[in-house]
Amino acid sequence: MSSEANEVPEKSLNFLEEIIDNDLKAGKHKTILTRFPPEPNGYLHIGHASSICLNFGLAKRFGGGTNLRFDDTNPATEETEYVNSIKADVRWLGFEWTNEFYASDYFPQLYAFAEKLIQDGLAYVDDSRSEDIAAQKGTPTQAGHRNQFAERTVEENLHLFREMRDGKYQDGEKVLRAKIDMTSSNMLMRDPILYRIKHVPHHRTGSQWCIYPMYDFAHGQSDSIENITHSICTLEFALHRELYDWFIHKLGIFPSHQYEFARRNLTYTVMSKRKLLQLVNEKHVSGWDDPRMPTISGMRRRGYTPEAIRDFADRIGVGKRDNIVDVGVLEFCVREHLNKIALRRMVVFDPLKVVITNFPEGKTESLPSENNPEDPDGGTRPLPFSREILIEKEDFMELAPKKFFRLAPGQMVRLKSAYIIRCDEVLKNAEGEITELHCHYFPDSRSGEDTSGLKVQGTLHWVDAASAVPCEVREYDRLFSVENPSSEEGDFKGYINPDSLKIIKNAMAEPAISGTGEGQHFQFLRKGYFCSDRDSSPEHLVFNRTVTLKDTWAKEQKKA
RNA sequence: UGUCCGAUGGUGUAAUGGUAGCACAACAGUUUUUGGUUCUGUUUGUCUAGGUUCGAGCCCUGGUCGGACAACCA
Repeated sequence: MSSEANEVPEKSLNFLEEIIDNDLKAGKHKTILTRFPPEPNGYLHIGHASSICLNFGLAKRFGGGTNLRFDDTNPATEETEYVNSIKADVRWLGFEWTNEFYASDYFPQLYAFAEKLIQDGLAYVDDSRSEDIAAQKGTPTQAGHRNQFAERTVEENLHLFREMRDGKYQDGEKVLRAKIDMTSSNMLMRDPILYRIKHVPHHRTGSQWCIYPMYDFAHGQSDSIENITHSICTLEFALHRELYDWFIHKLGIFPSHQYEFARRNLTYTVMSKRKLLQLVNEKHVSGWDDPRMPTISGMRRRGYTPEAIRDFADRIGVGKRDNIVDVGVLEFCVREHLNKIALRRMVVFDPLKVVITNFPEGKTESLPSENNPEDPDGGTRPLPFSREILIEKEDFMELAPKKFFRLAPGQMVRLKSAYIIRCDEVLKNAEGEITELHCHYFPDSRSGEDTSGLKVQGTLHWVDAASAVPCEVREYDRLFSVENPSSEEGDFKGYINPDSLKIIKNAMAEPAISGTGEGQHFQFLRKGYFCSDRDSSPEHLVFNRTVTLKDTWAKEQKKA
């Protein structure tokens, strides 16, 4: 039973696993409980995904549980819409929470905690204006000082705090502060604000309350109320730990502990809510779920899979130093998963007509092609083949360089799952542009039963001209053209990649593409991984490029 | 001029006083009816100066560099 849960499968532990392992071995806890505590004021992004994987993953590994808790202590910014999208995103990532809680569930309890502090002489009501409180706090290098309100008696404070709760005062007229130490080197300990007045309806408690607890007065106590054993947050909260512990100690409640890790940054994107909001508001992207956004909803629409994202979170691990992870790692994880599950289809983006001169007019053959060479049980789909086919314009060159394994006058290629062809003639229009190729095929080179003895270096994707289905393809690329837009000089928006979206209106796909539902994953042969977009309909198919294939040929060309 | 974090190849992460390992990237080769995939190999690293020790990436001291902290946000 528990001995099995406490046993660690692999030998190397990260620093959080080590803490938990030690706590369990020392008998500090019988089982662990973590929590994922988003504020419902926006959409989750890849950084949250790492945190989700961390919290749920840790609990799973050590046989514990994870609560989903909405940190909804600021009614001005929070909405039910966000609660729902967050729940959907966590579920989509593949996690189930032990309990669904809200900090707002604890408002009565938190209020009682505040009264207890007042009664113990550890909190007071301050009538100062916001600016004065800030000024009296001093600076990181200069001590702050108290004002006359700190001298109020317990009775007076209790009375005033109850009046605050009862709505006797306007926003900003009074606050409740903890009485700690105005000279602390930790600014957060300089009599922090516990409660402020906000006559704003709350998405869950409505107008029941007009005073709301601050983060510091809500978070640790919420952890404690839920018996969270390991409260894991990002590094910028490290200074808050002293306060976190102070409240728990003064209140004498369950000793949850806070541990901090470094948030993960990704190259070629931005992660702050403020910046993402700007991208949306200023229409640099189509919305929060634009496939270029690092939001979970954006990545889902782009075609990333939960498996890939979880794998990514595992691979990058967790640490305590500043970092910026190469987005290439994420792309690797996506390719690795999609390679296993994506159906292969052929789509020609920029068609060039090829006439197979020795193929009978009016005849159509049906050639089987495997749905996924990585999946032995994947089966095949039929590919129509007739006298006129389409190939990619860039797969033909009149004057081919030595390593060009594609089509050129007199050169042979294999058409994937079909025949070997040789190019005999190049037809051009008045402007000298290539309009059509005449080739002949080798009937005994049919895929799977090739007795021709011919050897070719290149294999091309193609579609049958008569049966091809037009579709729209959206080729997404990185949103920014520099690794770390936030660290560059000037406005980060000056570094937006102008070519992050290229729309191909009339790509031609093999007929097996139709009838596919939203979110279906494909590999368009030699092109990349794609998925059908939510804008797609049977009349107008739309595909998003999730990620390109690795392209060593392109890399070689770039070098030359 | 304070307090708190942190520093291992290009990137991320291990090594818990005893052979600096893994992954991505890069490079070379292998396989391949996708210039995809597979498989193999190669290159590249402990911020610095001292100290403790038989032995230091790890412990101690000083320095350097980077980050966080002065919202009635979370």
